[in-house]
Amino acid sequence: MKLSAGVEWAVHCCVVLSQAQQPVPAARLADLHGVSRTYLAKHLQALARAGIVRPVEGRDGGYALTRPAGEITVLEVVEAVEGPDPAFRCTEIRQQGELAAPPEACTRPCGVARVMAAAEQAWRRSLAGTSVADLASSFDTTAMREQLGAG
Amino acid sequence: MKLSAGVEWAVHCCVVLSQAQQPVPAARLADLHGVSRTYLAKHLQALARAGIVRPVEGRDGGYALTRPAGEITVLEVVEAVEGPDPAFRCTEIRQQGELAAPPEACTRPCGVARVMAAAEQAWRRSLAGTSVADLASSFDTTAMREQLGAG
DNA sequence: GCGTGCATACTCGGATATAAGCTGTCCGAGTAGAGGGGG
DNA sequence: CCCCCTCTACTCGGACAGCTTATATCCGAGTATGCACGC
Repeated sequence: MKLSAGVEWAVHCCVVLSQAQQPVPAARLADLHGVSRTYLAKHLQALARAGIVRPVEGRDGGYALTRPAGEITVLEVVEAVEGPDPAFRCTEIRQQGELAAPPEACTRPCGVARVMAAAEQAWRRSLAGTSVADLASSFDTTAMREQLGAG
Repeated sequence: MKLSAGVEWAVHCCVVLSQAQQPVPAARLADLHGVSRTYLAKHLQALARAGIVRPVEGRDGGYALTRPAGEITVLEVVEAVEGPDPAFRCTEIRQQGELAAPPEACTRPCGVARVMAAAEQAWRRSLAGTSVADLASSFDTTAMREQLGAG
């Protein structure tokens, strides 16, 4: 199991955007964090498709949050970047090979899939318990606003 | 985020091994589940390195569980295949770029990393709550033992 | 009849190709803003 | 002095390479079994 590095970038960007009063360009967000401009742009597009940020076109444009930071959970950001597909995908090997189970015995999901789904549910629940605003409180937001204003 | 397909194979194999009274060859485990023989062998080697199964060499050899199935958690199997590394790896971007935090402010882990680690902890805790024996009870173990005996 | 040695067939184990997905990059389409000209 | 037009520079957006990782495979090293032989 491996999470994309873009997840970390996206979460940090949302924290910065929560402190901004004007749209912030993607290139500026990249410079603020010292990461690739073009690649970050890709992930910001994913956030826009998920409805978490809103692209503002034209001069003085950039990205802005669509909702108050307190209403955006970390889970939403992670799913926007990683995709909504569950990490574990059951390939129904219980119905394959020599000890294949008959179809009538497979009305319920495979036991393995149930355990994995439950674990992923716990993971999601934990991520959903923290909002972007909660995260922002653990950073030096004063310095952030200074940098954003000076930009 | 994406889990390796080998995780599903490994868990199913552990369930089968919990019902076997003799070592089961890797090729037979593959045929029982209808998956690639050589690739499954790779994952079984990972299980052996993790101390979950024990390879029995020579004729009539194969793989066998090292402990009672009730003492093997699903988490152990997943970590054996996926590796012990956490899914989220903090790259400390809070210390990079224009709004880099000073080192003296980074004595504690990054807030983003803390949230991700907590979620992963919840995921692990859930997986650790189910043993291979628990999983076996949701399968038709009678059919399994017949197939293993007929082998 | 029993012990020993050997041949055999079966097992695991690591080193090796192929495919997919993440990482990183580029250039084009579109738009809000600023400035100049005219009324 | 105010309004309109144009021009510019800046923004996002999707299409295009490079590289690490997962997937799948092959062949070689090692060993317990079974049999034959000798005692």
